[in-house]
Parts: sequence; structure tokens; C-alpha cells
Amino acid sequence: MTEEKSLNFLEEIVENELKAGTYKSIITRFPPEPNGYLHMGHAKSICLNFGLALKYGGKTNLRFDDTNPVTEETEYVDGIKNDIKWLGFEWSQELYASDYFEKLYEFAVTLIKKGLAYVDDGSSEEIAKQKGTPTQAGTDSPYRSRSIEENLKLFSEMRSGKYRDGEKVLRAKVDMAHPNMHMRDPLMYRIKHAHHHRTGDAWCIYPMYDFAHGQSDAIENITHSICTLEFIPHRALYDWFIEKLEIYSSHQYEFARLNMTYTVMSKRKLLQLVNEGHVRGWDDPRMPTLSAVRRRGYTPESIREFCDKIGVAKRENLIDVGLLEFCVREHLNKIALRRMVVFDPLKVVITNYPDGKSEMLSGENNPEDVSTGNRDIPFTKEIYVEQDDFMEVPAKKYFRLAPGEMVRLKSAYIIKCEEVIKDQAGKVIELRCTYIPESRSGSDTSGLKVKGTIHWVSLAHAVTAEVRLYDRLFNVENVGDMEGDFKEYLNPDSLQVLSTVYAEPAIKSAILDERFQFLRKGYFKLDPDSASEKIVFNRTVTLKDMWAKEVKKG
RNA sequence: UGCCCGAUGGUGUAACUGGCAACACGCUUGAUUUUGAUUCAAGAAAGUCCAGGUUCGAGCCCUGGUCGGGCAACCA
Repeated sequence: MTEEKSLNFLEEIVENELKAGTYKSIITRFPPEPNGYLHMGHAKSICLNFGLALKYGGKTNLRFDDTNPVTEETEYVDGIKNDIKWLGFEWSQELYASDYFEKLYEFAVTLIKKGLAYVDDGSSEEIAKQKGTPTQAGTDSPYRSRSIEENLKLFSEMRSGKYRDGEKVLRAKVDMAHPNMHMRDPLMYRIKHAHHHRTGDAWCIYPMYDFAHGQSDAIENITHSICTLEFIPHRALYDWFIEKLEIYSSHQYEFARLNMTYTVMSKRKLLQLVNEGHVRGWDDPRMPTLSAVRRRGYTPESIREFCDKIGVAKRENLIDVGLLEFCVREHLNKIALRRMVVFDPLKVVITNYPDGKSEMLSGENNPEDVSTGNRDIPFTKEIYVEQDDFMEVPAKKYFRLAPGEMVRLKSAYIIKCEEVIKDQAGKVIELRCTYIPESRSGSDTSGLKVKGTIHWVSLAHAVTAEVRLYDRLFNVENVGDMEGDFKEYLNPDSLQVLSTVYAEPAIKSAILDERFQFLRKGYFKLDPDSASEKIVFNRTVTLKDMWAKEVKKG
């Protein structure tokens, strides 16, 4: 277990600081804004923040960054908490930036008193114009030189609701000519007469991200405030506020966000997919949200493994979704119960098997874990096999059923195809086969060796179910790189529903949390849409399929 | 005409902080297999963006370029 793994740059920083005695322990935080559901990118951040604290004996706070009342909802708060728990992490404290509104207000007053903040009456357009451009210095606002007394009075009036939205803002007095645009007198507070999901109507002024995040970090004594690359330019401001306020000196570090092939990873785009009905909801199994991958059947273990494998660095990346699928298969292979399910049935009559006879065969629940035992599988004269497990004119290297050919029925007998029955249209509708009684699984004395083993299900015992097959949501690797509307690249065939498949009877006892491997078909999990009359399975991920590759090669 | 990040096989991440580039996914081939799965074995694939410099020695340090990304929401 203690295999030497190299440290990522953040672990290295922490380890060095701990060694140097800069800190005796660390505190991190995971700070989602409750305006949407968590996705795989958040999983990376969660694993990083919680993982760092776990590894170095610190703790992690869950802090909702709820400073914008118009986009935030309690529904999202609950969803986020649920997702983090599901991933397997425990936060130290559940906190909200809104818990600090009074404190933040005091901080603002402190800065006004120091002559480092002022109330600006300009419109957002005017203020934007004064900011200049990246290559051109900004100009001072006419309100920049207001007296401390006047600023104090105005700011207090802003709080008391004297002004309408947009009428005034509070700005930090930094430097309108600063090369970093974020330092050109950034906004600290804006007026929003809006109902907040936690503070209700107590406030009509709300702090901006830059005047809430670092301050919240300081209040909580966060040692390492880890965020994504796009916040790099904010760091100077982050430090400036902390310095001027003379509060706990938290530090910000940045890492590259997760991008994955064939999907999008921005709340804005995901929200669009939901709102415009391109998917059925935030938890549509094709989505990259945690609620979706959970519904689809991905395990928290596999996601944590994935996050571990992708590493943490500062360069932009595009991770092959295949790596995630590999992690999912790797875990599912170990825990999934094996079942046989025929998707596209072809009837097979075993001519030399007695009419009306039924015998119980036994199959391993999971060859990777013998402790899971066996399940009973009924065998009869009439069974279903998969249409594509028969070829009238077999392709080269095809070793399944074909006229005169033999295959093993998994956990049962070897059969030989004797006769092909077709309808008027020439479509194969039935196979007449003979079975080799001595080839019974587990007690095979036939001495026969066959190349193919296929799955099957007894026609009389088959349980029907619906199966939902998922493919990539988009049909281009790098969706973010494409021109035009990203929705043009949606894969129209990302969902395929098979309304009736035929499963062996053991499937009836399936419960929601169980994972299955439908032999040769992939990994599956019950969908919450299931009802007693109709059970529904989601395909979590396919099995690796070398034969499909062979076929494609021609 | 600015400031800030970054650049290592197809992808992602490493390289004991200057000692002759590793791991994983993917790919290829073979073995095993009552899942064309799993497992196992072997292999192809980068000479580290470029040019100089320092050094016995540079992916790591220095200089200058090139390329990619970010920065002007009363969003976070």
C-alpha cells in the first residue's frame, strides 16, 4: 500500500511547509456556489481538497459561496451535500459565505475608514469604461476622492435600502493604472434587492466574490485555498484585501480544471442542456454530473481512482473519457454479479432435449469473487440466444453459431446447430440444435473443445426488462474547441432504449444499489424509473470488445 | 501592444531538485480463458517547443524567441 508515488505540486508545497513548520496542520475548503449540480470537474477538486487534508492530517470545510442571491437555491445545496457524501468524503464544518455577511460588512467599513474603499455612483457602463483595457491604463472615477465620512454614510444607506439596484456600488481604492485589470478599483459590494435562500430579505447589498472568498478563508483559517487557473489574476487582489484588513493570511493556489473528451464541463452549458431538453435532467445518465454518473452506475471508488490517476498540474488538459471508463470497469469487474440477458432474441430449439423437462444449472455470481456464491439458472428445450451470435455464412475467425458449428452455452451444454429455419422473407427465425448431454458445465466428459461460449436464457423462464444504452453525449472529442454552438455537436444517438430484453430469472431480486455484468454485454445497474411491472436497467459501461474491433478492421 | 500562466510518447502524469526519460490509459502481438471479458507476457510509441548559454553533464538553471491559454461580468 505504501508504494512510492510522486507528489503533485500542491502536496509538495504542503509537505515542505509542514516540514518547515509553517503550519502544524492544514485546513482546506471546498467552496461550491449552490447554483447547479456538481460534475466530474468538482469531483477532481473535492478529491484534491479533501484528499490533501486527509493525507496530511488536516480538515476540510464545506463552504457554500452564496453571495449572489439571484442564482442560488436550497435545492442545489442539498444536491451538493448529497454528492460529496456519496463520493465518500466528510467535511469538518458546513458553512456559508452568507454566515459572514455581517462580518464582511464590518470589513468593508474598516477599509472605508482606512481610505481604501469608496462608494461610486457611476453606472456599470461608466465604471467599465473607466477600467481601460489590458493595454491601456484606466482612469479614476469622479467619486474616488469622496471623504471617509461621506463614504461611511453612503455605504450605511446602501445597506439600509435607500438606493435601488445599480444606483451605487462600493469599490476598493487600489490603482486604476494597475497592469492587472482586477486591481483597477474592483467592486466590493453591489445592491440587489433580492431574496436570499438563507438570509431572506435581511440584506439588499451583497459582497462580490473577491470581497467574500478570501475573507471567508481568513475567518476559517484556511491554510490552502485551492481554486482553478482562471482565478490566477484574482490572487493579487486576494492578497491585497487580506493585507489591508490585517486578517489571517490564507493563500490561494491554482490548478488546471478537468476537461474530458466528448462532453462539456461547465455549469452554464450543462444548465442549457437541461433547460432546453437535450437531456432529461441534471441526472440524465449521459451527463457528466455526479448525480448522473451515480444513476448510470459509476461507483464512487472508481471516480476517486480516476481523480487519482489524472493527477494535478497547472497545464491545460483534455482527459480521454476512456480512462474514466477503464476505472469504472476495473472496479465493476470486481464487484458486479454476472447475469445472462438476451437483447435481440433468436429462438433455439434443442431437438434432443426432452419436452417439458427443466433442470436447474448453476452459475458463478462473480468468478472474481467466489464469496459471492452461485445462482440457479433454469435450462429447457427452448431458449433464446443473441441474433448476432449466429451467422449463416460465418465470417473468418467467427466462432459462434453457424450451420453445423458447435458452441458452449455458458454454464450449460455444448450445442450444435443442425438446422436453420427462416420465414417467407428469408429471415432466420429459429435454430434447431442438438445438445451434448455429457458436456454439462462442471461435469463435462465429452472431451469436446469449442471456441465460442455464448449467453442464453430459457424462453419459459425469461424475465423481461427495459435496457437503456448510452453513448457519448457529443460526437466530437474536444467540444470546447469547436466553432459555433456547442449543441450542434450533440450525438443524436447517445440514448438507445431497448424496451424488451430477456433476462434469466435471478434478475428479479435485483436491488437499486447492486451492480451487474450482463455477460458479454456490459455493466448494468437498475434505474430508479424501475417499477415492479417493468424493471429498467442502465448500461453503465460496455465491456472491452476486441471482436468489434476485429469486425471493424474487416 | 501590457500583465499573468503554461509547453515531456496519441492522452494524462512523473523524473530522488543537474546524472543519460518512468508510470497509467490507449495501441500492437502472443498465452490463458465455459464472458472475443478478466488475467498474464512481450512490443511499438517522446529524446522533453525552438535557438543560444552555463556545466564533465541540462527535461530540470540562465538569456532570447515561438506557440497555446487567461485577464476589461454590479457572475463565481
